[in-house]
Amino acid sequence: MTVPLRPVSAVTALTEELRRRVLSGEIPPGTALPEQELSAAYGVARPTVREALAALVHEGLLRRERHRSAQVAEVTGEDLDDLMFVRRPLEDLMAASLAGRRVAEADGALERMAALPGDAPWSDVVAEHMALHQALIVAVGSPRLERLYAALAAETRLGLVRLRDSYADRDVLVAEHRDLLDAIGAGSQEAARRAVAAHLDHGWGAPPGE
Amino acid sequence: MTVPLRPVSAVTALTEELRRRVLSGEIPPGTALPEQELSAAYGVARPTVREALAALVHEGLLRRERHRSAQVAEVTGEDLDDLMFVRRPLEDLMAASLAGRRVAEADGALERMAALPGDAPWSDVVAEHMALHQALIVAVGSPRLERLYAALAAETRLGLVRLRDSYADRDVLVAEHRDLLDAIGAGSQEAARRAVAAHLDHGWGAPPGE
DNA sequence: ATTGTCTGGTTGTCTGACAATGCTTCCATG
DNA sequence: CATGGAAGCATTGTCAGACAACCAGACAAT
Repeated sequence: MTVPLRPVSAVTALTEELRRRVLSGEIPPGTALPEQELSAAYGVARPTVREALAALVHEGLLRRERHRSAQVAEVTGEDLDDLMFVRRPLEDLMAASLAGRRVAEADGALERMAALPGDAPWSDVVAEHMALHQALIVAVGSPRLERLYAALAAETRLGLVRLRDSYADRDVLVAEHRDLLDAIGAGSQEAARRAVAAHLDHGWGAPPGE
Repeated sequence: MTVPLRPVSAVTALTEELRRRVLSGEIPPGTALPEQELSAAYGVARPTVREALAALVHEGLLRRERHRSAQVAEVTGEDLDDLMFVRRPLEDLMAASLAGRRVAEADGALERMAALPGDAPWSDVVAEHMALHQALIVAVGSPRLERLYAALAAETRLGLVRLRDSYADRDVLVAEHRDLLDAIGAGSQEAARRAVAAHLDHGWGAPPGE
């Protein structure tokens, strides 16, 4: 049952594959991932597995305790609140830095998101959403901002996957981001800040059922 | 020439030891760190070394390219500017969250820093400085803010080590942080913000010679 | 002087193994 | 029957040794 892996290196290949499977929901939160099992399943050595797991733990996608198998992280409401808490200042910084600019890649991602067929899987929507934010962050040109954002991106994405309900249809999501890009493009830090706040507040901070 | 290592695990022990040696300046920037050499020097297996190196690369203390030895990172003026650029919003967030509180651990670190003998090595001053900031961040109680800050801490510290010159004596450093703690304690976000700005601006942003 | 090749050194990955530790299960006992 | 403890099992942490892939610099040929 060995699944062959081509890309750059065995470690990055395995890392990407596991990340994909976790983010797509194929491997649900709480699932244990024993090193031996992965080693056998993907036909790579255990050290390789360990390295890949370490990378994902670093991203916040997995959690690991000594002498226990790595587990897919459970993202609680508390975690989402905390995530929003730290993301806001970073997004504000981004918006302020980009004031007056239009980022072509971000516009492209937004268009692609809007153009997705109505029955497209939610994970596709999430993927374009992440691409949009990623493009904005990269446009700022700060390597460290990129690093910080990357450290939160996976977890954010994991959380967003199970927020599917609060965005009954994705038009809201598209509209929110159009506002954000417009606000940034217009150079209004105030408007951009408001757009960021609206986006981050959506669903997360609200008590269940709201 | 095997140097024995006690702590928790071999990996964390080696990680801490290397971090200490890099931050103390014992291993200067640009130095290559071949895995074999470290393996032999510390009497641990190469996989253990690789894991430790990966952790330090993640912290920004080392840089690594494929098939090249890990190198101690060179921190340029540009890097310091970038570091300040992302640290400011995080510090602001911290100050705002702590408004009106006094953090005992931070006060303690400040006192210890002030009480250091005049001829104490600069690295000791830096250590207390980092402890102070760390205490503040922890007091906020946001796991993710802690994570983000940790991702920048090592690099910050590395940069601070070579800023020794711009702080001819450490009284300035002590005074700046006393202002910061007072401003937070007084609950004035404005004052805290100003204190953060003053601290971060000190030396970093200025062109060489200033 | 430029280009191509070769060689040494280093990393990427594998196999195989053993010790340390945590969890589980089962038995003996109250 | 319930409870406590001990043995056993599963899994990780670490090690040793090995080979292939690959980069860099030196050297030779044009």
